[in-house]
Amino acid sequence: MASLKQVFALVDCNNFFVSCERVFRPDLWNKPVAVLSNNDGCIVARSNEVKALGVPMGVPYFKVKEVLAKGGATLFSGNFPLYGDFSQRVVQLLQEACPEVEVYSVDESFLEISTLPITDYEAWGRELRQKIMRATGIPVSVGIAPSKTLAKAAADFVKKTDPERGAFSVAGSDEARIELLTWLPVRDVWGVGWATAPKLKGRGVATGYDLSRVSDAWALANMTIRGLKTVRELRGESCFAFEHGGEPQKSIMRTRSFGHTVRNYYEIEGAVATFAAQAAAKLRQQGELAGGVLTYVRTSKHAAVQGGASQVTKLHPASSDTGAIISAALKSLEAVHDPEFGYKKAGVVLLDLHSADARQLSFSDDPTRIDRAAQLMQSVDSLNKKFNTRLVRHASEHIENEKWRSKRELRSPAYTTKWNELREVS
DNA sequence: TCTGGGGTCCTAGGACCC
DNA sequence: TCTGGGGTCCTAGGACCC
Repeated sequence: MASLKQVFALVDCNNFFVSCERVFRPDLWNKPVAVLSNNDGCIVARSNEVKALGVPMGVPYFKVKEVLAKGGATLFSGNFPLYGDFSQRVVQLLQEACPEVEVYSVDESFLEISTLPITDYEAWGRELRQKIMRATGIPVSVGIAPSKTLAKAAADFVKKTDPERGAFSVAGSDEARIELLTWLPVRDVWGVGWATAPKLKGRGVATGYDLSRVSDAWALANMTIRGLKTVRELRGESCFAFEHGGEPQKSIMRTRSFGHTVRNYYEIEGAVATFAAQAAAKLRQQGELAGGVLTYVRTSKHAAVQGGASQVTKLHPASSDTGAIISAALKSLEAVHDPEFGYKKAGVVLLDLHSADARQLSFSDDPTRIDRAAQLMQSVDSLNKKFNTRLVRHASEHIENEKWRSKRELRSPAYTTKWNELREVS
C-alpha cells in the first residue's frame, strides 16, 4: 500500500471559555473578559483584552484582582458543563468536514486531511473557520502542517499575528515553515516547558528554528526521547501519531484543594473516601475496572515546610466496587499520612484500567459474591442518577464533616442553559 | 485571608534475581 | 572482609499538556 504523506490540521478554539460566555453576552465582544477556575482560584481563560492587561494564564485571581477591576473586566466562574456542550458541537462540525478527527482537548482537535480533495489548504481552513463561527459563535484558528507540532505552531502564529486571517498552512512550503519557526519562541514550542526552555536558551537555542537545527544526538542528550521527536517534528517529520480515537484512558483521578489547611485525620479520611467514591462512579460509567488505587496528600505549595507523598494499593481482583476502592484508598492514605504536616490537597487516582467485559477472575474469587456487589453498585448508580446527585454515599465519606471543601464566594450567576436549547447564532 | 483539575509519558533508582 | 556485572520489574516523582 502506498503511504501518502500525512497532513495535519489543528483547529484551536480562541480563548475558548471566554468565547462560550460571549455567545450569551454579545455585548462583551471586544471587552475584557476572564474565566475563573473551580474555586475561583485561578484565571483559566482570558480574552485578548485581558491578555493585553498583562494578566498571565493560570495566575491566582487575588494577584490580579486589582488590575482586572481597573481594566473593567467581566469575570465568570467556570461553567464547565456548558463548555463541554460547546466543545461537542464544534467536534460534530469537524467530523462533518473530515472523517479523521482526533479530539485532543476540550478546545483543540487534530484533523488528518491528506485524503481530502483540497487544492488550497489555507482557503479550506478559512472556510472551516467560518462554518464553525456561523454554527456556534466560537472563533477558531486553523494551523496546517506535515506534523502535529508544526500544526500547533501554525495555529498559534495565525492567532497571534493575524487572527482574522483564520488559517495558516506550512504544508508543502519550506519557506513558510522557516518563517513560522523563526517567529516561534522556543518556550512556545509544543513540548518545551518551563524547565527545558531556560536550559535551551542558555545554550543559544532561542527560537523554534534554532531548535529544528540541533543534532539528533544533542537533542537526545539534552532533552528526552520525546524532545528528539519534537525536534524532528519541527523539521516536518511526523513523529507523534494521529490517534484515531477509541484508545482507552489509562487513569481516572479526583482531586481537590481544601478550603483550609487540614490537620485532622478524620477530615482527610472523609475527603479521600469522597474522591475514591466519585472516581469509582466514573469508572463504572465507563464500564471499566481498576487494578490499583493511588492516594496522595500534599501541603500547600507555598507552605514554609513542604511535604507530600503518594502510594499505590493494588486491587485483587480488579474492581469497580466503591467499597473496595475506598478501602484501598484509605489503606494508602494511612501509609502516606504524616501527622507532622497540615495538608492543603489530596487526590485519588485509579490505575491499570481495563474493560469490565474482559474481567479476569482468579480461582479464589467467588463470582456470585462479585456479581452481587456489582448489582448493589448498579442500584446506587441508578438512584444517584435519578436524583441527579450523589444521594447514596459510603459511611467513610464522613458527610457530616466536610469542612475540607473550599468555598466559592465569588461564584457569578452561572448560566444553566444547555447548548441545544439555544437559538442558532446568525 | 486568597494559588485549579485532569491527564500522559519518561526516567532514576531500589529491590530482586542469577 | 572485600568484591561484580547484567538483567528485569516496579514505583515515585518530574515534566509537560490543556
